[in-house]
Amino acid sequence: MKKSFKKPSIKDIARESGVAISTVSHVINRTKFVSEKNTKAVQKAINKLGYRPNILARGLRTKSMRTIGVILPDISQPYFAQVLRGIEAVARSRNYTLILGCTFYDIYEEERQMNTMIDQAIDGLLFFCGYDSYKHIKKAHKSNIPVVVLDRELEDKEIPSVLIDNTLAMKKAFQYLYDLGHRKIGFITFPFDNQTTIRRRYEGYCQGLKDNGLDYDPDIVVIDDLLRLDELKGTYKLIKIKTEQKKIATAYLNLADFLAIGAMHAFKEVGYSVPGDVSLMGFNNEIICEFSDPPLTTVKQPKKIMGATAADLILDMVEGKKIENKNIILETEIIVRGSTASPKT
Amino acid sequence: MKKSFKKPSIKDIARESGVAISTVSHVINRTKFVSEKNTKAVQKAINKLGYRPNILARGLRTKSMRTIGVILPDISQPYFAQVLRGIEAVARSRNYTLILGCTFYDIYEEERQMNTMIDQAIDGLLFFCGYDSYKHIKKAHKSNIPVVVLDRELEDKEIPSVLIDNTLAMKKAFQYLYDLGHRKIGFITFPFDNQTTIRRRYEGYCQGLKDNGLDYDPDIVVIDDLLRLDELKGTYKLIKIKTEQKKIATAYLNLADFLAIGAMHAFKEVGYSVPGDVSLMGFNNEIICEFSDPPLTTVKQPKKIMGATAADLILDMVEGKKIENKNIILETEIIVRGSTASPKT
DNA sequence: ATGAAAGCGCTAACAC
DNA sequence: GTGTTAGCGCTTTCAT
Repeated sequence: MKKSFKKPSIKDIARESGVAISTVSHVINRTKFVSEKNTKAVQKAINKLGYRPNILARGLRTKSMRTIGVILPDISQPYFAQVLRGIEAVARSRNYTLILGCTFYDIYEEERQMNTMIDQAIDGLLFFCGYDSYKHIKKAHKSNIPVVVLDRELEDKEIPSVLIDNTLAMKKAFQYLYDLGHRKIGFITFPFDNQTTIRRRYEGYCQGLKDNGLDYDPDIVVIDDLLRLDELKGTYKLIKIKTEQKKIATAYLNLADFLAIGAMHAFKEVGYSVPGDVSLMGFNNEIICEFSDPPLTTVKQPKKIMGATAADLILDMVEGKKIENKNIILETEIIVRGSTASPKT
Repeated sequence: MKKSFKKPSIKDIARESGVAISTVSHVINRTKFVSEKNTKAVQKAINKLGYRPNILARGLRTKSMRTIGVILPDISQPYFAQVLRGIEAVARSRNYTLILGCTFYDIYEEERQMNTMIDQAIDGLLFFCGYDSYKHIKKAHKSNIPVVVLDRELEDKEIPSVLIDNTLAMKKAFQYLYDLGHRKIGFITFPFDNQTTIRRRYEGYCQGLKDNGLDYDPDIVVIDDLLRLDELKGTYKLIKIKTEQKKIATAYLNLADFLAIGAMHAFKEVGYSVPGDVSLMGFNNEIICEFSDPPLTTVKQPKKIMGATAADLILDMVEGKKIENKNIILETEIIVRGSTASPKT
């Protein structure tokens, strides 16, 4: 016969060790001094019965479950997975549990998930919103739960955020190509409807042109929605067209690594060598950069650090620590691999 | 002056709508019939005050938080991220929340996380253990919380699991190369200490040899711990040695895609063409397969489906549904890309 | 230093 | 069909 085993409660420990419930609680939480004798008795009882505090009951009283929520568009995208890893490491080391929700760029889902998480009594929320509209973030921000926004630039500087300076990063990438000797530098990107991130990188490209006294040449700038549908095949297709038209730069900056590698495939197929005939540079330093041939020169975002920084920030907020800087900008870095070289003379 | 806003409780709704607390509860949970008049009044009050039930209090009573826990080695590995995406989609659609923990193949962490999650009152646990030792899984299984193990083969068939048949999958891959005309087929792998998954794939390779009357040739089997350290560079280094020694097969199966692409780089660098001189085949169908040059032929694991299947299984268990098959084997599929061809004659 | 007891917000058994 | 109330396991105030 199976005996249905009931988990011991604080009451059981109190009885077993012959002290009051509140004394047990104080031993567990070190919240008041308890005589050595009683402390020992309590600890013994805890071990004997295998007691573990009921977090729900505690949460009901204290209003804190020691959990933080993470909302992001799609965990299967390596970028988010990497950032999440940084978040997870910090959360775990600081003894918080992680709740995860994906939204697939659906603004309705974003709001729904946010509410679900607030219902779950999370202590803080880390938010990658799909787009720039952030009414619901404001809402969370105003409810008493701390929010940190990742990788999104919001006008309201009162809302804490962690991100990189996309404009500067792309400008530096431009300069890198320029210094290599390139004077016809193109750009491949999605259209930038409502994601500031994308627009900022484009602006970086434009500033790069300006800083070096170059003119904007629409022939070597590819802005197409096709790319969003299928980064690899889309780029492939568009570059093929460009090569047929002979409207080709000596080097291309790309909104993201995937686009750069799509372009690489296309160029190679039509007989251009990379980086011999054309240099290609990505953005993000995804895993794939090491696996293309040639490996891709790119701009590295500190993904894990971004996650860790955001997690530390939100937990500091949760724990009421003094925050000096609530809008953190992280440094990027150019990772040189084999896909860039000086142009042929 | 800021007024600290207290969230309304069920009590407030009862007062506002002029009914009893239990009536409100029944309206919310549809757990008993309530007259239309009162139902309306309650709903109105709920909307007016913006009431949301306190899940902790509910969980304290019902012992269910409608959450499932996922424990896996490392979310930054695309494989796990993809499976997790499948899990997330199902959990969300069935209205469960996800709690995530990473263990980095640390068995102590696995146990700690498991306990943390049980403390969080999860309803079910999805577990990718790092290695085969599964004492703690047994423990969870025996405590009353349902557990499903992913991608790991356990002796105890009482423990529910979702995985692929690694032996069969690799055997089919072997056959694919054999049917292409290859007779010298090599294998590149980590050592298989305590991960059944790895051993099974190796066994598939061996069975492939046997089925086709070929002898095992140690010269073309690479088993090295170096590969575990750095899949890309490790493979690269080892393949270079093999090519210097001229101990080369016409085709290689690989434990994983990363190894195959490392080999691809090495072969190309020493002047072998892929697939002209040597065919290469990976395992897993990671994102990188599309980005190598040539793109990598591989064995596809249905990663998202695996996650979704496991999530459905555990939720069926949680909800007390009848389970017909608690050990689910998923189908694999060979994805042919450019890295394999018939051998030169 | 320790204990008794209130109460967090909810569900569910029971009484009407 | 509705209301009253005990109690889930804990923290915390207030006595002692």
